[in-house]
Amino acid sequence: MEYNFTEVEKKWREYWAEHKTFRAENNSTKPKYYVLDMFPYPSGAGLHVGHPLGYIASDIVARYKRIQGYNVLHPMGYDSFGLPAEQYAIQTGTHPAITTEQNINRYRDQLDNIGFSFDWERELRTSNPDFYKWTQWIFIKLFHAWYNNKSNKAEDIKTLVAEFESNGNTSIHAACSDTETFSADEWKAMGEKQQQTVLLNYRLAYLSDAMVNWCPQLGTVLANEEVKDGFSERGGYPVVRKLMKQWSLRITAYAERLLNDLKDIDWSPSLKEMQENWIGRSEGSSLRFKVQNSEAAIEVFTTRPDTIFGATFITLAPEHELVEALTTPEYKGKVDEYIQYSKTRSERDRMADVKKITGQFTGAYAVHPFKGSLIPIWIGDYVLAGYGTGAVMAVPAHDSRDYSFAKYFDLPITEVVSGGDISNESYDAKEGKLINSDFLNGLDVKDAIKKIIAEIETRGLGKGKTNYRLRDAIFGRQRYWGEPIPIYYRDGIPYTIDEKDLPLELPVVDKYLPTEEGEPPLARAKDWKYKGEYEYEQTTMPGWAGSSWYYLRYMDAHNDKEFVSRDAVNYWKDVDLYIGGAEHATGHLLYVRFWTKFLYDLGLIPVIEPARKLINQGMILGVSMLARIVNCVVSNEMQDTQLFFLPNDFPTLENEIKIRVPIEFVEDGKFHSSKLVKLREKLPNNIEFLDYETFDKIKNFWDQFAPEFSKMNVETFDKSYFNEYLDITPEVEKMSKSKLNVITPDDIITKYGADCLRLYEMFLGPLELPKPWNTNGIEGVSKFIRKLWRLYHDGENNYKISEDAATPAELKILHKTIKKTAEDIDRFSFNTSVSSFMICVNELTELKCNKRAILEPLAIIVSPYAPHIAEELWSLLGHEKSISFAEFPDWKELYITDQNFDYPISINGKTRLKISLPSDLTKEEISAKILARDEVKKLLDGKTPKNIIVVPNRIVNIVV
RNA sequence: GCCCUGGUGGUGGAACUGGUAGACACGCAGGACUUAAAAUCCUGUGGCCGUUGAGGCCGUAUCGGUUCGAUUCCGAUCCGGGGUACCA
Repeated sequence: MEYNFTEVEKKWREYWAEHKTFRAENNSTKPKYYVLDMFPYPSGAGLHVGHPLGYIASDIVARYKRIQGYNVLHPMGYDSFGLPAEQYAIQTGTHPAITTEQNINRYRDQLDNIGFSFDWERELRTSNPDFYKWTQWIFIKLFHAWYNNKSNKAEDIKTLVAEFESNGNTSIHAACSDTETFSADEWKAMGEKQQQTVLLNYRLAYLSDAMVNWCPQLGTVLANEEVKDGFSERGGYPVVRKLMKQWSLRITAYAERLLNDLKDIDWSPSLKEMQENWIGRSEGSSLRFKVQNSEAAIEVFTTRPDTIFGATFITLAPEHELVEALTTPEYKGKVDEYIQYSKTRSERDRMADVKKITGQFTGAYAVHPFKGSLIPIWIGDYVLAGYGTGAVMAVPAHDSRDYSFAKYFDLPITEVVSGGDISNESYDAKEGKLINSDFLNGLDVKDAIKKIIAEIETRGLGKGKTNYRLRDAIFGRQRYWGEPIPIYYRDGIPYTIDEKDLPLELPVVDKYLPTEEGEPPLARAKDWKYKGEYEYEQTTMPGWAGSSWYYLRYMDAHNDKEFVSRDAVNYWKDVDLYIGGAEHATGHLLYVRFWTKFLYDLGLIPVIEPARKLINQGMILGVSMLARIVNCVVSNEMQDTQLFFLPNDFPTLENEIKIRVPIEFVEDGKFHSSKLVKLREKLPNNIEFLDYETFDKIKNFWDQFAPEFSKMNVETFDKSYFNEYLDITPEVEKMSKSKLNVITPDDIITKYGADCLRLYEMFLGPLELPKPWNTNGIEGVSKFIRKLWRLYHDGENNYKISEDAATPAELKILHKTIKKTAEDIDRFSFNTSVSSFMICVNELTELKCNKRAILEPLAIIVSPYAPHIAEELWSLLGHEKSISFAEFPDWKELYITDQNFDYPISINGKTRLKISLPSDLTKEEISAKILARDEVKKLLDGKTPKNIIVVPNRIVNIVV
């Protein structure tokens, strides 16, 4: 009988739970360390092998910090609002809370099995009213706040109202939506309704028109990812872009601070770069173009006002508000047609297909503000309504997108900056001298920009402006399963509900679908009115609401008086180490920074950033199995579509598509027809006519080899067909339930144990890199665990430890490993740590070392990685308390340093031989000794060295 | 498209600041123990040529550059992964 991991692991998990070993104290004299994982959405598929990767890493750090003497906060919870549970509710009628509860229970079981050192007393769920009460509370704070650009922080809306009452809005410098100026008297003359409407333009949580993907048939708004080629992924219904009233958060007010404060946090440069690009600060100028024969003016934003003399046309986004008014009757038909077309293209499509140039002339002309000449006004969907003003002055000579557009529609191109060759491509660089530009001629680009902005301002055509690509965050969702927005309407004006009425709980509804009129599911709630009288807001908050502040709640998870107490937040402050996926780089990680700054501005928390250090763990990728199918109608007479799987070696057909086959189907296990869910529900759009010949070929094949399978029939589907007849191509991609390629950790734990899973996931490779999952190397890790056990036992598996003093060789092995693992954890290189444990155990095994002086520290340094076996060995060694209370050993350089170093001797950079020399020699002594050696003389073959490069304790390179 | 990121043996990976490429592990091949299997242990293992206790050449996606020396730095190209604002 060898090491019995099943028994040992169970024993220690129970011990930890019973003794509350990992409870964090809010009052402690120890230094604090807060390690946080991005909490999971509890999906129905359960935890897959990708989830624990980051959790294991953070758990190692948490356990390591504990044995270094820190008071460690290492909590876990659930991001439990979200679409999948709602989708399931629509299909089955099961309340999402029930599905969510079940999923959470399964997650908890799975998490428990891995032996994490979480403080479960602090568990939280975003869908729990105790939690979302405070999410709503923060929303109310956002509603009653405005951003004062003078004090550069958010302030209570009362200070704004006071200012309006004394001075109107003329001298206010605020982050706001477009608002007309008014005086104090005008403000006072406004009625309640009008005043509230004005205030909405300043609030940090406000209602505005936003562009969304609207699907009339489904009666709902869709995420970009739910839209494929202008049709809904689910059902294949057409989707159009539409303006809708939506709650938004004014994150743009914080753009500058979100950008600047990046410099003070220890996040990876690439992640900071992504956030910088996302915020997209650009300096430039606004500029108005008068429209010929009209009162209207088009305002553009440009970062290159210096190229104004090269502006040869104007392009508006198709959604631009002036399009309808400008278009001449002659062009109305074509313009309308183009607008219809562009409505079907998502913003992403539009940005992605830059090669596909589309646009339409409106028939109208604008007046060039400096030249006075007329330039045509076009619409084109390469101009996005949401950025800048939704209009650009096109300078084809110096902007590649304008250039392609001009070439395609044969519009004039005027060079105004020298240095490029505009006959082939635009010259976008901000370098060169201005030409063809009147008073700007001869200036450098930089100087020209300064001069033209001054000129624009003098002439009142516009002003210098900083623009951000960052847009305000749309906060309302046309969904059921999210936090209700704590707003009610009186006289059409939104008001927040009283704080004492929080939480505003989700009402009961009969169905989780939008109403027939296309209102959100909450409109179905019966008698759901504030104070029995006022309509509530019917949209709910997005998935990122709860996650924007949850890290604070863990500090004081059960407080029913405050979202977090002063004492708790003053002690824990911020997250010392935050681990999560890079896919959150520009979503969650910007929102949580935004909320943190907002709460700081209100004086509620003492920090301006949520996390000092952030690590992105790489995604564990799954292997999806793709089968080729063809979906066809053979002729017009045949009514139903037929789906055929294509056999091996069948030539590629033009109208074939690939579908995912469940991974467990291709391996062992039974097939359940319900699993073939992803049969690309957009098939109706994809119907192709297949010629009789091809149809017959496929049909004959299946009739001959598998008659019951000739048509796709999931009921009779059998695994053997795949192996024998079907061409399955594996594809590495994100592991996700929807891609049918999920692998759970459960089987591995049963077979090898939790310690083995932990070590193996770390051993797989660097934490940050994405890697496909495979279990090829797991045997090696399992062997390591058994070898480790054997060091403490004799041949009969009896515990046996010697009390003798350790030899220098043994000490060297131990201290080398302590040093390595301490350094590795500090730089989050967990895979190399595991390797060094293996080397250590191999070497100690070779020396037959079973000395307490070596094996006791060894158990401690292994314990963050493999806590179960470490606890067992620790208790065998005679300790009563958990190894979590042990002390991480120091390493001593003395035991490690070598007397000699094996110098690799290279000639012209090629290693030829090694020579061992004392490691304390000077460069001169080294080269003298080396050159005196016969082997070296022989290799030099009589040639005189031109140069000798000596790097002590590294290398010697002889150049001849 | 744009932004980020990666590419090293049959496989996962190591090489931390430009200094011995392939640590550690899997797999594979051969061997020991065993009636047999499992487990365990030993030996070999980047490619090509040559030897069978000589050695040589090539080799870190591709091409080029900087350097005494490049997996590491620079430029270009190809390929994979993530994000792209209502998935979380």
